[in-house]
Amino acid sequence: MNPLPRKARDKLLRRTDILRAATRVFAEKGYHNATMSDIAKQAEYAVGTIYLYFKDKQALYLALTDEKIGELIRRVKEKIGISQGALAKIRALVEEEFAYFEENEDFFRIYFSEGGLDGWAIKDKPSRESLEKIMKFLDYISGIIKKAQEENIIKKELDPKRTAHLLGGMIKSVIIPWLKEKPLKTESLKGLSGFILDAFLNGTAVK
Amino acid sequence: MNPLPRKARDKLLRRTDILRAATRVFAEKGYHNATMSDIAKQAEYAVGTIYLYFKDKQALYLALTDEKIGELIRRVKEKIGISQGALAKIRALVEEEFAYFEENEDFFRIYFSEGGLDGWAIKDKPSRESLEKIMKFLDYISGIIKKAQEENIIKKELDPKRTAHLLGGMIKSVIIPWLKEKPLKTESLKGLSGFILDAFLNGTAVK
DNA sequence: TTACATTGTGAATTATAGTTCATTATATGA
DNA sequence: TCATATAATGAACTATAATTCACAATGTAA
Repeated sequence: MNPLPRKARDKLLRRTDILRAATRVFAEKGYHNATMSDIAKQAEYAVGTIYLYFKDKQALYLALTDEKIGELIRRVKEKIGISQGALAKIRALVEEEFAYFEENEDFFRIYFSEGGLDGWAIKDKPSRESLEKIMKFLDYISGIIKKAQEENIIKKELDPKRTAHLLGGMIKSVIIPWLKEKPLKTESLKGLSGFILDAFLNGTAVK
Repeated sequence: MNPLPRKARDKLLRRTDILRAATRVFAEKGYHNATMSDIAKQAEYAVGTIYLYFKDKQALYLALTDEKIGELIRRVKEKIGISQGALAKIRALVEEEFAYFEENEDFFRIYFSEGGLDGWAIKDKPSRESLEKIMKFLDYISGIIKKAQEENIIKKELDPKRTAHLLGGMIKSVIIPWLKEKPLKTESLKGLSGFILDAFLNGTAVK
């Protein structure tokens, strides 16, 4: 059934354990302040063990961001794919991104400390791999905006790429304060997608 | 005329030199990858000299961010202050922020690697001081949004703070790609304020 | 049970970069 | 010009954390 022999499966499991622990620690302390010992402790392994699964700290970080970003993009694309019409696709984008980050807070912190979907690489941490993915995804979103323009939903004079960036920035602008207030409030992030969609499409001004 | 004795003025000058050099280096390499030697070289001083002006690397970074953020906020507030009516104030905010960052690209990179005006502190670098300022500024912007609501310009049902964040995120979303394409294009950042204002007020959808 | 292979361990090693400080250079003012 | 104070220097010192590796534990299979 499972294509992987047990040994390999176990190995993968442990690898995933380490990645999960690393996500925790990186989210809490940031890349540079997180030590391999921190991660080892969190993962309940010895430092040396981490090195059996990842070449070095950078490789660990890259694997982490790459895999999680890949997962995010895959999920969002899937939801967009099954939505009919550009408007529904835009709605799906916002909702699924919110849903993903609501389930992956720790990763969110790492992700946005990298610049997030605007694809802004902070020169402080390793990135590369995932940057590619983000760029391609942005092109994909631009394509949807273009389609929305063809469907006469979005103003034709707007630059699709710039508009895609704009939507990304708007989404981020809602998630960040939400995370900060999280300990206090209990409002769901998904509940905020309406706010973003309306602001994006209709603006904030009284008609 | 000048309230400072020459000695003190000179000292200040040299301090400013160092800050300028540090801005360059931090912008290029990020906080952690920038070494004190890098900064010294850029400033054309010996490492030890830096320590005559700043207690340590962190203090240097904090002074830098604190002063620049203070300057940004001062400038924006001033422009807003002389504008009449909430709409004009919002326009002033966008335009002056764009103007400031167009003049301070290096600082921009540092600033947004800190999370920018959404006031997102990345746990990786020192912040504190300036965070306070940013928070207070956000309150100030929220106040303007509130005023706009009273003037029946902005929809009353929107949360002012959230809307302030939104505007901040929108601004950022335009600056980031602009910076990346900078080497190629020559389009002025200020020229993009119209795009942001229209998107913020009226949205991107066809009426 | 024993031999072998795989996996885990964490103290010791190494590399790097922040910081100090004894020394040198420069400015000041008598 | 000389004496003193102020400022600059950069090699040496330290601290920290990534990485290694000799050894131990555990799993496997005959």
